[in-house]
Amino acid sequence: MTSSLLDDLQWRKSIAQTTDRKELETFLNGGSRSLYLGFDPTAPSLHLGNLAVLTVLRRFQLAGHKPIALVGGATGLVGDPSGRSSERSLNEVEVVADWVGRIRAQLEGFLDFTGKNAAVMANNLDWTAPVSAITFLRDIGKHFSVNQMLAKESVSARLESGGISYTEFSYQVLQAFDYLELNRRHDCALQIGGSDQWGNIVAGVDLIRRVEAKSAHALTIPLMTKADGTKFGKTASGAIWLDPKMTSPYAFFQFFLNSDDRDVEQLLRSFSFKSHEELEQLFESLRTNPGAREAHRALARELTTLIHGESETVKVETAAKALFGQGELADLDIDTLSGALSELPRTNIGKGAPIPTWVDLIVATGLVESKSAARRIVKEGGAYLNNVKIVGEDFAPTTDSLLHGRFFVLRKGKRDLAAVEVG
RNA sequence: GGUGGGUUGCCCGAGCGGCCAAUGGGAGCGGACUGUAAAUCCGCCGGCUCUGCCUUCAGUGGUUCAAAUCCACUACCCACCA
Repeated sequence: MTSSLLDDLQWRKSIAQTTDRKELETFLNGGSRSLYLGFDPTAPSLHLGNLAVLTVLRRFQLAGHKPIALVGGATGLVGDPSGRSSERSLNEVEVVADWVGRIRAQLEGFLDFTGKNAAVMANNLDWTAPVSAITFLRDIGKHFSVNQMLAKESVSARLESGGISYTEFSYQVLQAFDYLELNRRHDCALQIGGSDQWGNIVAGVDLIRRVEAKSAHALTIPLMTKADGTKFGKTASGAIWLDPKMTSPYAFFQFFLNSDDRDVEQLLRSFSFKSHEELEQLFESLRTNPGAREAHRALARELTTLIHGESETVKVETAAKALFGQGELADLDIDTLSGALSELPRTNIGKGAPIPTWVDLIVATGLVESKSAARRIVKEGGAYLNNVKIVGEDFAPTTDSLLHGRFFVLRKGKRDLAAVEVG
């Protein structure tokens, strides 16, 4: 089983770089190995970019290895310069601590913490905080050559563009220290991460060799990009988050369903846990009958289920089907309708209160930023009430249009929906 | 330390006293075509109590009837010279 893991990852195009491939192969075949993947708390939730890497960690576990999920309670306070052209602004200690807790909870749902190759959760603050500056400089710092540190892409790029603080410059040392510490504590000899982490990971590999005279391995995963060259997992309104309060399951599902055809195959390779055969069939369907969007749907379903659960996926898909179906909204029964609408951005207005204009309503749901933008949409013919185009910037729905006496469905453009509930 | 150049709307980048909410490109949004896709074409693209008003061109103060455009100082960046 383990022998095919790297081949599988290769097939998925999930390998950017590794330390010596043969040695890594031998190492993995030698038994159940500990490996680690770290996330710095730079936001209150993980996003799709993180998920891509996390998925690989999970594949390792399914192949019998022991994953260590590390949350960077310490490194998150310092800031990784990798891939950034300017200094990060530091977040408050309490904020980072809060984010650590949230991210930890998300990670817990994604790995198996029971069984013989149970996952382990770690926080680098645990071993970093107790170490004094002097001890750190003598025991760890002594093994680093500033010349090499300067040569790292993450640092040299910053020297070109406005400089780097000593704080961020030290980041690679901290991450290397993590790897060393996990090597000591858990015999962890493989670190994986996004391809921008190569420099940091290798810093740890070197440190382990120097201090422990042991060999350690590295594997990085390509950063995903979309066919149009933009960053994967980002929309105009920001990243796609795993936290349902930040990105609703409905929006999450729709994100995948609406993916560019050209991206779907790679997304399935990267994220899906289906067999190669099943995936090949989906690729085939994508080629021969793209209009059916079978592959899109499979992708959206599998990932929404993985992150938000089966029942949520069913709800979301039913909602989408109801709202995008050719049937009249008025024909939907109250339960289906109210279920579907609960997935959308929404607002409430009091019963008996005067009903605001369409423009005011859609701004209230948060679907449109400003009234000017909303008015523009009306003027351009992209405004709908209950799937009927409306005309006139002053248009205000009447109670006659209420669906089941309670709801309005607002639509902007072809596929952006919002709900208003009265009462 | 010296000298010169720069800082413009989400991003890049014109403008260099009034005709400037500010050319152009990208992103984004709406429309047509489609498949809740892509490409293409058309339109929009600071906000509002919208024939007008308000807030924007690094910050502060000044000159002027009038400044993104001129002057002074401050901050940051870049280049060359030490």
